[in-house]
Amino acid sequence: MKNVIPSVKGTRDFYPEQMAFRTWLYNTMRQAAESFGFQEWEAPILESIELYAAKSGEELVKKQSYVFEDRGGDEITLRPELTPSLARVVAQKQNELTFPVRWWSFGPFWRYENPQRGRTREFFQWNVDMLGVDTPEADAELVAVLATFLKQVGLNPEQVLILVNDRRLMDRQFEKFGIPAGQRLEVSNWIDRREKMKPQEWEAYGRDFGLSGDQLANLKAMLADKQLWQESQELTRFFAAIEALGLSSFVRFDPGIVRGLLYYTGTVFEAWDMGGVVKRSILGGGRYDNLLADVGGEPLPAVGFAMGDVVIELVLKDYGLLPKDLNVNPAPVLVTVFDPAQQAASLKIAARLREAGLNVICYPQAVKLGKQFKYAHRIGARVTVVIGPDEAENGQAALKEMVSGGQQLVDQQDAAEAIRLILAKPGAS
RNA sequence: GUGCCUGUAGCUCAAUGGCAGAGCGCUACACUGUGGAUGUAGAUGUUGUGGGUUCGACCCCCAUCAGGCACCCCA
Repeated sequence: MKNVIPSVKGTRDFYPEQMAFRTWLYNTMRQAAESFGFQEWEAPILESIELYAAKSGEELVKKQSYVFEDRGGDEITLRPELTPSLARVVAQKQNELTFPVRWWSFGPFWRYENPQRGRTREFFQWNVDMLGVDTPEADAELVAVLATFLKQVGLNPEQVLILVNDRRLMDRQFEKFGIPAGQRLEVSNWIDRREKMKPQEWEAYGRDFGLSGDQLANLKAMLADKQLWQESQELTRFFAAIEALGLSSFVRFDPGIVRGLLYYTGTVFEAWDMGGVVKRSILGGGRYDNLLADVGGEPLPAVGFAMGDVVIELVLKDYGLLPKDLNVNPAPVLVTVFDPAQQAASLKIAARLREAGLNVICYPQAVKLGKQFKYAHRIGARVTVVIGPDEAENGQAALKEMVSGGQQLVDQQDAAEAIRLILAKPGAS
């Protein structure tokens, strides 16, 4: 492995095995989203930096974004998240689209971070959004898409829970406790960190930026109050919808969920690995009713979430839920080339089989048959075809079923049907 | 951006500062019309990279790159 130019830090190469997993993930996401009538869409990977400047949060824009100057001198960003692009795309055709818009997407994103387990610089993200409604029922539907996906991949509520809160409710609480608007971001960050610090340090940190003893006590009581959602009309309707959708076991109120992104205005939620090793937020989302106006559109309410491929793969791995039957075999049929004299006959039968709808590899070199059979075995071919001098003379082909080792002679014109019968037997695809 | 740990054959890992190894995998042959099993033989490496210390460095020191862990932040 000398002199191989290394890949860019924090990127992953998707060999066919990894690609098969990614495709499986993609198909599972598609299934969940489409079962709720969401449509697939995609945005450019390159965006201008201004798109994020407004609302994405300083950390994300200034420290974690890939920004470079293109040959024309424009500042270009590799997109660190999708929501601002979505806002732009919708704002551009705001008078043409049929609302509520329900869209989903799966593609690559970039953040300049220190790579480690569960975190890379290039990652893939599933985004699901609904724009044009501001009802708690819409919020519940987004959470339902998510819960459907989690169920589909085999996760249960003991393993992964969706924790929900509402910034409007929090703001009313902060108001009640006499916390000024200018301090609320800091208080949110403080709440976000309570699991990561020792209780005394956490309290001291709260006092440091100006929380009074009363405020501290009130906030602590608030964080322990699992019934607080009942004081929120929105959350009351939200949980009624979740109940009606039959998803109560997957969804729970948690006053500690605040989320870092600035653009969230109402409901916020995160899915958490509750039982496993990961013990972290595996995705996040919420309501962002002001974002369209912020990128220059007419005001439009919206709700959505995003899930990264890296963390969900880790969680599935931890719970032994990685799909085991992913098909990475390039083709179920391999046609051997007996010797140079039979080259044309082999290519012909391969073409004929493909015409009949089969996926077929014809070995590209007339090497020893043993080597070709070994190759067939390794790539997982289920049927190997041989046309030697004897078969060629009689217009026949020898079909070997790799699993059983059995072999049969058939007329070349009947080969496709005979192969089809073999492949129809139970076993690996 | 910060701190700590790690880097040896394709993979998993050994090797007190004194000739760089094992298992698995790989290649060939036994098997000149057939894969898996078995046996025999073989090839594997600038010890991540670049410097330094030393008679001598996989081992000690410095730098750098990459991975992991913890911050930060988040998917």
